[in-house]
Amino acid sequence: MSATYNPEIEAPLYAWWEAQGYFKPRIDPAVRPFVISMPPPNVTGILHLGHALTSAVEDALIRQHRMTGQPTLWVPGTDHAGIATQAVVERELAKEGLSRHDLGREKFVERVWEWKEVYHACISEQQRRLGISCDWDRERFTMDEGLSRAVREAFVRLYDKGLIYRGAYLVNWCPRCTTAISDLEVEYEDEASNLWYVRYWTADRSSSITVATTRPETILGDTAVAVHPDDPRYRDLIGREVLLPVVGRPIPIIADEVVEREFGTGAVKVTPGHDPTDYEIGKRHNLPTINVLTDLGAMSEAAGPYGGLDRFECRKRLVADIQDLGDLVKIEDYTHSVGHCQRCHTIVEPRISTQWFVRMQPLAEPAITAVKEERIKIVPERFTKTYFDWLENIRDWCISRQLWWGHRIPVWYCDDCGQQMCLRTDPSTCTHCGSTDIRQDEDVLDTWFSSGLWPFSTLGWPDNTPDLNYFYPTSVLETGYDILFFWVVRMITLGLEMTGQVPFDAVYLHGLIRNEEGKKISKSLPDAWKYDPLYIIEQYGQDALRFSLLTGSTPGNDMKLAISRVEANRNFCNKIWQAARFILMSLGDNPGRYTAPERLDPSPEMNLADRWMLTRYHRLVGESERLLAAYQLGEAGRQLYEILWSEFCDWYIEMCKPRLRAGGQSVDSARRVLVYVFEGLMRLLHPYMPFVTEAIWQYLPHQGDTIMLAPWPQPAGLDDNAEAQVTTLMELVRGIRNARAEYKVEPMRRVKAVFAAGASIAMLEQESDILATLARLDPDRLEIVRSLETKPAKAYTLIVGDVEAYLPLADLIDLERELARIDEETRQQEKELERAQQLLANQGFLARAPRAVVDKERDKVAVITARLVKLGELRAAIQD
RNA sequence: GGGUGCGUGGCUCAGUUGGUUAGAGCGCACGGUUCACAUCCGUGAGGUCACAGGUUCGAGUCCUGUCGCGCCCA
Repeated sequence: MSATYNPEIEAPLYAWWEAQGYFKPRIDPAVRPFVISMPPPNVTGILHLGHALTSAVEDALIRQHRMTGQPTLWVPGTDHAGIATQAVVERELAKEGLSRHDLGREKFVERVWEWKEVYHACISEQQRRLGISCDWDRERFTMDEGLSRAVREAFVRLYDKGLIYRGAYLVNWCPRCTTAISDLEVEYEDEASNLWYVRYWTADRSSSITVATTRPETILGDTAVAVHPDDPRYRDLIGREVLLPVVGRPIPIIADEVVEREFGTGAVKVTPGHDPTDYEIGKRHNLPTINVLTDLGAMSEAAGPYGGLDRFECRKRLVADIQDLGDLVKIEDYTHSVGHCQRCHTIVEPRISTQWFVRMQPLAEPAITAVKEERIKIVPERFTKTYFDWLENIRDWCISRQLWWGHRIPVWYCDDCGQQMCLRTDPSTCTHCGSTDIRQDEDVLDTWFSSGLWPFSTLGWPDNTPDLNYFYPTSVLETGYDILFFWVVRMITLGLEMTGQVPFDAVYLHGLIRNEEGKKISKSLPDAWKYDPLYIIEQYGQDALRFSLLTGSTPGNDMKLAISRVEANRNFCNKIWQAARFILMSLGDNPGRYTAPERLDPSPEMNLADRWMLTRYHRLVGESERLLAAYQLGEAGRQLYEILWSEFCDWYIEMCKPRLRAGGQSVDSARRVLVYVFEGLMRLLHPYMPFVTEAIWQYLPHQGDTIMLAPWPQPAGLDDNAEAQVTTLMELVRGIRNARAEYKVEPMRRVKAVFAAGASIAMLEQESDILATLARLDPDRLEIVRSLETKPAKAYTLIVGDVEAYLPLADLIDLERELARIDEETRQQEKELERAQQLLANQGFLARAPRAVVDKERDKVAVITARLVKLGELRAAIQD
């Protein structure tokens, strides 16, 4: 073993694991497998810390289950990410001065495939550095042949059931992507803007009505002015007509209850073609709909003299023209929520267009039931409410996109007879009239349509493959809570519809990684490079990064990754590396003799330290089991860290040292326990730090080829008494070290000590080596007695349970200071005694608190009382 | 507007059926070259658990309200 830990051990280990086939499930038809479908990263670009977190959690779950012996499968893959990938490739083309139209559909799609190949390779490489133990042979891509067939099958089934329809509706339109996007893909942001008040006159200019708008350019598409029916200000105007300013088109004034009287003037312009609320008003009042925007976000011919202008230029001109007419009443500052395209951040426009939709209501109901009946469990539980709220208010899903990259909609139109055909296989003639004059719908499907089939399409659906049979439904779906609606809901709805089964038993949602300012990390941030997982891995290793991600937060909560923490965890790797070196060095000539048995219980003939360490370890095994079952990975990891560093390294190894040096019988026992506990701890730690644990495990005496397939530790015997005794021992050592530091005793100097040990006399005598070594006492001047007639003068005294320890530091001792210290401790103890006594005096406490809690308080009173007596004696002795 | 999460030492965070005197890492102070480890060891300082009520024998933990920050939905 090298003298220090170096994260360079990682890469070769991964290659070895993969070559050995350890990531592949060992199928046992009698056992239900543990299965995770990996959330497929977008082939748009490289991975970020969010992916690192996702894979950290999933790999930990997978590795832990695999070690329990359960057949375990993790299905990897990538997502074609239609709109996002098309956007990046278009941006690349733009650098060459080209647009996708210059290339044409076929050539453009070829270009995107090239991009996909490059980034897919890149992502796979990154994932290997992340150490993920997925079955690469089952890797899938959403546009693979098989998955495309799944998409086709799902579409046809929904179509045949009447759950997919096509029509002209108001949808969100991104003029940069020139496609419709779903409601979910619109991100709203508050923006400071204006509220323009514009006066509309009646034809005879006898009256006017003033409306307020945030989008003046849409005036050109107004087909009414609406007021509230009960608004006395406008009652007389209802039913009359006004003329649009500048263009002079007449529109009616109508009454509708949705109008808010308090907003603006209480009169609103109605633009059914470009506003969802107005669209509804238009439907109620049979208003015409005018589309004044082109697909590029310019004004259409319907905008009359403004046709051809960009939407924002038009806004400026129109406002100026209205001002010239004297009908711009006022302009107010106004902040309102503006929708942006999730992918390119362009301001989206509601716009009428012909699109395909999925009728969601019938799909939502079984999805709600599945979670209500706990056939799917959502962790953390609070997200179930969000889930229900969303599904109970579900709206139809716009699934068509005017893109080239994606699954083409499997619908053909006959130009001769107008037949519309939705088919599983491409037709060559019209199914109705036999004409060859047919053409396929130009649009592609929303990416999430294919992602929604992921848990079963990756296993071979719609075919009834052995994989689908055995591995579906999957066990856990693990992802960030930010895609609960985008993805999780769609997998559940489509999974239930297509397979009749829930796609997974549990949904585990993790939080988002944020930067130091609490912002969601995105590539546009200037310090994004700091959050490139590979950059962090290069410096500290994947184990350190992964451990930080797993222990740095609580399920469902966001985290700001502190690099100092990654560094600390890299140090942790070195700590266990050093512990391993020490153990190996201590095993003598035949280390294989100490290969750990399946279980090693503490037994009476064992040394106290051994019994203690075994107990602590077995307790941890039990705790881990409990925590992991509840998805409390973070807490389990933190406990492991604590035990390994603070108990195993700082105490147990140190306690072993004198024994190992002395030789003799107990050496064997120490070696046995060192290996058993440490090797077990490596197994428990393996899901959190796969690389360093494997590297160390290979050096340790072990059975089997890889720690990946070593059995998961099982809880075993405990010795409460040993725990209590070692606690006393530790408190004594700490107390003495503290005294030495306080009195600035030279670190190397061994001091005299007298122990009045009471009932602990046998234990202290037995462990005097440990005591002397850890507290740096002089073994030749170490006195352990049951009690003392006279207390040593000028000694530092500490009281631990029934043990009194005297350090006759002679001239070093400052009596004033000792008095102050004793008084301070007395004060503290009295305070605590008072608290406990009050509690015990409380009838309610005695009656209602559990027995164990009451007993604990009673013990405490006894202990403190005894302690106070001793403190009093001490004080008296000093004052003599 | 509705929902939801957070507010714990200088910083980043734990604290999950309510039950000792609230913890960790980093930072800080003091001291350390004992042959596992300076990527370290030892000791220490530092917190009215945002605020105000309430429930309870007992509240960082449960309830209500307020303030601040964030997110989701409309």
